[in-house]
Amino acid sequence: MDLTSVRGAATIEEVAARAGVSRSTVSRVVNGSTAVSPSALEAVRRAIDELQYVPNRAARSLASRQTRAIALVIPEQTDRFFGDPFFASIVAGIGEVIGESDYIMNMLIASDDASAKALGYLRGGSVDGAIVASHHTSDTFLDRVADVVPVVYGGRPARVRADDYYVDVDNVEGGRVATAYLLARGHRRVATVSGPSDMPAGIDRLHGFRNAMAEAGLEPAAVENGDFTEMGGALAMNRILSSGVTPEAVFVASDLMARGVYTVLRDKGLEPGRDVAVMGFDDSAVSTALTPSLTTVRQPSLTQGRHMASVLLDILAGRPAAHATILPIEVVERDSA
Amino acid sequence: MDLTSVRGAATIEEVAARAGVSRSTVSRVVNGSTAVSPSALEAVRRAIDELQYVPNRAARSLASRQTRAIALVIPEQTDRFFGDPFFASIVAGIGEVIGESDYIMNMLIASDDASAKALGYLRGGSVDGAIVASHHTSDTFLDRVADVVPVVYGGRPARVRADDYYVDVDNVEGGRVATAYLLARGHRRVATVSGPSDMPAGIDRLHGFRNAMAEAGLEPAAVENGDFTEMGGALAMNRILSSGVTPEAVFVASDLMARGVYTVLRDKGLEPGRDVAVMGFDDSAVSTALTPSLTTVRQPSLTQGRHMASVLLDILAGRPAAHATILPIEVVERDSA
DNA sequence: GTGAAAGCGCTAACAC
DNA sequence: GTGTTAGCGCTTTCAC
Repeated sequence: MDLTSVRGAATIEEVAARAGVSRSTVSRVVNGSTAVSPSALEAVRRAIDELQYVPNRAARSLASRQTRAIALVIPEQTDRFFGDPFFASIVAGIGEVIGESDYIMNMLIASDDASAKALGYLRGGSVDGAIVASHHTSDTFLDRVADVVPVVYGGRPARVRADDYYVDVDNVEGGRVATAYLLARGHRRVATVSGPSDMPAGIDRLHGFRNAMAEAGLEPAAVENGDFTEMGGALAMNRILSSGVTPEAVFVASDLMARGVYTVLRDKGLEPGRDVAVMGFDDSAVSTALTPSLTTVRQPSLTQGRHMASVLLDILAGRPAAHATILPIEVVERDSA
Repeated sequence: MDLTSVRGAATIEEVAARAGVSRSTVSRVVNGSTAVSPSALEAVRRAIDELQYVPNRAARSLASRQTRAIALVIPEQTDRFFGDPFFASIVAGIGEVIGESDYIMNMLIASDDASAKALGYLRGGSVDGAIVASHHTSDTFLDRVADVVPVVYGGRPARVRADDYYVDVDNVEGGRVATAYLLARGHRRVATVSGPSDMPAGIDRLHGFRNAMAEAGLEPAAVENGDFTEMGGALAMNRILSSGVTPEAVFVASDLMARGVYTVLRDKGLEPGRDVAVMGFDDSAVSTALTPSLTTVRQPSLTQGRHMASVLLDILAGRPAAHATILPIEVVERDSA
C-alpha cells in the first residue's frame, strides 16, 4: 500500500464540496438524520460513493464523545483462552449480539504482562464499554476500567461492587447437583478436581461439592486443584490416584479438565465411566467428543455470551439492565456417570 | 460506574494547570521528549498521577494521525478460529511481539456477516496497520483494507499484489515431503484429506501431494476435501472409506483434521498407524495429544506469528521489510506413520 | 431543510 | 526549555 493514500483519505469537507452542500448536511446523511432533502441526500450519497468516504473514527469519537466500539477483555494467557471451548461459546454469543448492533467489538487479550497497556487503552476512551470474560481475583486493573466505562462481567466478580453487572450461573448449586447426582448413583468415595482458587467459578463449584458431601454425611475422598486446564486436570487426577485413593466417582469442575482426567485414569488401567464415574462441568464441545461421552453440568455459555452483550448494549443505550443475571444449569446425563 | 466520570476524565489542560505549565510541556512529558526541565517533569508527573490522567486516544490520534493500534483480523467463523490450535499459536506469536512494542493489538473476528463493519472500522483510521491471519479467496474486502493501511498476511494471499507482505511456509514443498515420506515407507495406495480449495494453504499442500505421487508414477488412491476442521476431516475420511478404497497411508493436510480421521478409522475397525499410516500437517498441540502420536509436518506457527508482527512493526516504523518471508518446514516423525 | 461556527483533547510547528 | 498557535476531522447547537 501507499502511505500517502492514508493522508489522502477523503474527508467530510471534500464530500461536502463535491455534493455542493455543507459539512453539516453530509454529517446528517452519514448519521441517518431524516431532516435532509431528497436531492441533497442523493447528491451526498453519490459523493460518498465516488470518494469512497469513510468517516474518520477518531474525529468522530472526539466530537461525539462516543466510540461505537466495545472491548471484549480476556484476562487470560493466550493458550488457556484458546484451549478451552468454553471461551469459544462465550465469544460466539457475544459476537452474535454485538454483530447485530452498530458497535464494533474488539478483543483484547490482557494477560498479566499486557494489562497495563490494556488498561491505558480502556481508560483512554477507546471504547464505550467493556465485557470481561473470565475473572480472577488478581485482576485488579479491571476495577480501574470500571471507573471509566461500563463493564459487564462474565461470571460474578471476586468482589461485587454495588453497580457491577454480571451474567453467571449458580456455580454453588451446579457443584451441588453434580455431586448429588453422583451420590444418588450410589457412589460414596467421591473426589473432586476443582477449578482455580482465585476464580469465583472454581471456588463456588467446590463449595457446592463440599455442601453436597456434607449433606450426605460424607467426607470428600480427595480434593485437588486442576486450574481449568486439561493438563491441570490430568495432574490433579494423578495426585489423587498417587495418594493411594481410588475414588468411585469424581466431580471435575470443567469438561476440559475431564479430558485430562480420562487420560490419567486410562493410564492407570481405570476405565472412565466403568471403573470411575466422571462428572464434568460446562457441556462444552469436549463433553461429546470424549469416549465415553461425558455426563456433565450444562451451563448455557452461548446464551451467557449473548446476555453479557445485551446487558452492555442496554447500559450503553441508557436502558435499564439487571445487575445480576443468573442462568439456569442442568445435569446432562451421558455415559461417564 | 458513574457516567459523569467519563466526561470528568482529566484533560491535558487540567494537568497543565495543576502542574503550572503549558499543554505542550505536559504533552512532551507524556510523549517522552527529553527537552523538559527536571522540575517541570516532576510537577507534571505528580499532576498526572493525582488526576489519574490518561491521554484521550481519539484526540491524540486525530492530531498525530497515528493510532498506535494494530488490528489482528480473523476472517473465520468463531468456531473454526477457536477450534484449531494453529490459530492459538499464531496469535500467541503475534501477541508476544506486539506486546513488547507500544502498540496495542485488537482482534477482529471478521466472519462474512461482520466483514462490512470490520471494513469500515479498518478504513476509518482506527488502526495503523493490520495482520490478517488465514486468508480465503473470497475475502475480497481485505484488498480494500490494504488500500488504506499496511497489511501483513499470514500465508500467501490468493492474489499477491506487488506491495503485499506475507509470512508463510512452502506449502507445496510441505505436501511433497509429507507424501514422499509416506512413499519412502513403502506405501503405494496413498490418499489425501485436503484443505479448503479457497485457501492457498489448502491448494498448495494438495499440489505437493500430487507432485510427489506423480514423481513416483502413482495415482492418488483418493482425494477428499476436509476444510481444515475436525468434522470435515472425519467426513472426508469417511467418504474415502465408503468409496471402497482402503488406503495404506493418508496425508491429512492439518493435524486437526487428522483427529477426525483417527475417529473414523477406528470406527471402521482400522487402527491409525498400524492399519493405515497417517501423516498430519502443522505440528500443533493435537499431534501429541493424539494416540498414537501423529507424525506430521512441522510449520513453526509461533515463529510465523512473531514474524508477521515484526514485519508490520517494521513497515510502521519505516524500516525496510521483506515482502515474502518463507519459514522452513520439516517432517516430525512420531508413531502414526 | 440547511449552513456557520464553536469546540471535542490532543500534537506539532514555531517563536521566544 | 517552554509557551503560543494552528489545526486534525468530525458533531452539534444555533440561526436562518
